[in-house]
Amino acid sequence: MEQKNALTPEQERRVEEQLAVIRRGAAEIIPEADLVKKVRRSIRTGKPLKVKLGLDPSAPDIHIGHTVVLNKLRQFQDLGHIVQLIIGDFTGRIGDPTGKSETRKQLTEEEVKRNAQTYAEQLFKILDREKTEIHFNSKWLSPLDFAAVVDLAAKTTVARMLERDDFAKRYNSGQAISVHEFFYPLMQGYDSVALESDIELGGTDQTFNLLMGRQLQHQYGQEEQVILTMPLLEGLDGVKKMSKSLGNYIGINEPPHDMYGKAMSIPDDLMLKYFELVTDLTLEELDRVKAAIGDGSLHPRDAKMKLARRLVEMYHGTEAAAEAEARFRRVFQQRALPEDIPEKEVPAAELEDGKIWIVRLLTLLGLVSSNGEARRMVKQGAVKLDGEKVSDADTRVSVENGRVVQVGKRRFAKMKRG
RNA sequence: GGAGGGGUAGCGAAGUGGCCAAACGCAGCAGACUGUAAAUCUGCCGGCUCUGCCUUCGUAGGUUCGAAUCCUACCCCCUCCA
Repeated sequence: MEQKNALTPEQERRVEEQLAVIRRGAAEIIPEADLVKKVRRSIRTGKPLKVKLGLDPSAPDIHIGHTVVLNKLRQFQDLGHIVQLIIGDFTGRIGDPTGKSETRKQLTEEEVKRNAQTYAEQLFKILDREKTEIHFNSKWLSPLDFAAVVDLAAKTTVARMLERDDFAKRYNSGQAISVHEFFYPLMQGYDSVALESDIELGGTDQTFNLLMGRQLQHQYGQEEQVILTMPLLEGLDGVKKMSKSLGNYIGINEPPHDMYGKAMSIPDDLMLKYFELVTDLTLEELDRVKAAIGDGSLHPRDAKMKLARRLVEMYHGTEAAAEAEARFRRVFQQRALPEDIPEKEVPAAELEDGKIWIVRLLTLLGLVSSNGEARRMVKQGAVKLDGEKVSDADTRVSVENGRVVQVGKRRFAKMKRG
């Protein structure tokens, strides 16, 4: 029907243009034909598509792993479409088991609300506020009574649920699967029904949940949404998915120099993927970098510095990025001290003749987590005082304003008498 | 409801009366090397007032000179049967 409505050549061109942008970097589009159909219709009628993304409010800090999907949403907005963000305030109280080998804790209503707020603040660093709708799924999930829930549950089967990879694994390896975990995909799918979404985005690990949305929409008599998944971004270790709980992430709210430093520590193999998925480099620029690394004209380190710099620029501006880079050169390439060492106060009560035990000092300055660790660091030659190695754990050092204490390569503090 | 198996440090996994703050692997931290990459080597990796002391082996009690190890109760997980 729709396909029979002819488009003008100009419109055809715009369809192709949009499809090219949408496809870029996507892992999977299911089904591709439906996407084409929806885009064509949107162009013909001038009606924007509703592109949905569900957010799990248990991890309120957005890191660049999340931005892979967010960037794609932004592209949709730039093409004139509308983004529907779902804050899973209701769902979050259950906890998405995806990718987890064990049952997650349920969040309290309080925690969910607070997290959702923090989330929203960060999102608009990437998304266009004007083209974003924010929805809380408690709005339609809370009112459902038990009969409605049973009705919803009847729309799928246990066998179907067990198709999901992590459920299957857990089931087969004898780990617990709580019945309520089956409701997560159902609720997420129901969100799509409630909002009549056209497209839903997610990481490849979300494929199952996203497909559930399609299935439910169909059963509730709606046109099914198209699924667009983005590749998962490996974290700093280069192996596991970037996530806060694994500590292998770069947060978008992190200070410029941390962001820069972390970006420099990603494995070389991941550089291009990062360029492609988390920076706004154009396809041509991307190809150029790729070629330059390939023929050896660009040192991998320099390519990575370019990546790090671009990343910091995106979230902190060019000036901060230049500073972060300068700091990196100074601290790590020249092994000098950074300029912006945080000053920490040493309470006068801790002093004895103006001196303090080195172990106590390190703990007090927050450079180590325990006295035991402080002793270890000293023993291992990781501690420096004004550039001089301290190798005796019994050392007492005199506290004077401006003296610099260093632990390892990256932990610094400047003393201040309190 | 019945039968059996299991809960050990961030994770995985040994240990079944003293030599256990607990093997080993992974992760992590530090040092060397370097491009704060990777790989590799070395050391560390519960806490403390650190040649010693204190708190840990699901929870609470008990036996013992002494318990992660034995006993009792309880909680939780898994498998099979119903």
